[in-house]
Amino acid sequence: MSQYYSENSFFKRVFETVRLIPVGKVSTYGAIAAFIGSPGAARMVGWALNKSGAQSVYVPAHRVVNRNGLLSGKNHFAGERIMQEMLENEGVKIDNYMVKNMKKHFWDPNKELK
DNA sequence: CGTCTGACGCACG
DNA sequence: GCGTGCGCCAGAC
Repeated sequence: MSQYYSENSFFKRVFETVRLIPVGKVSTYGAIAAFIGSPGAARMVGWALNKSGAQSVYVPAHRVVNRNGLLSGKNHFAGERIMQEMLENEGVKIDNYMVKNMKKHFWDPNKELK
């Protein structure tokens, strides 16, 4: 997995992993934390995404949801509905801020990347 | 260096 | 199945 990182800081790794999430797919905070070598640091992933907007590169933070498929980060976008709308525009069905078919849309870096 | 802070996750009741 | 409590750990101060 180190081949995917240009830098080793925790934040950078979060950003770079999130950028690998394909359009129409979503991942979870826990899965990303585990992938970058800090299982249990799911909260840090969310915190890192808070600063994702300040990054020079685009970070699709809207494709990261919690393990239930809930758009727990919606309040951190310009508007509460922005996150849901962006996902729906990418083909992800959302119902009341919840990804409808997580099994179908879930993208696990631990399995997809090697 | 001690504390506080979370866009989380899990264990429990 | 839902609410509550707590451990998690990198970074800001």
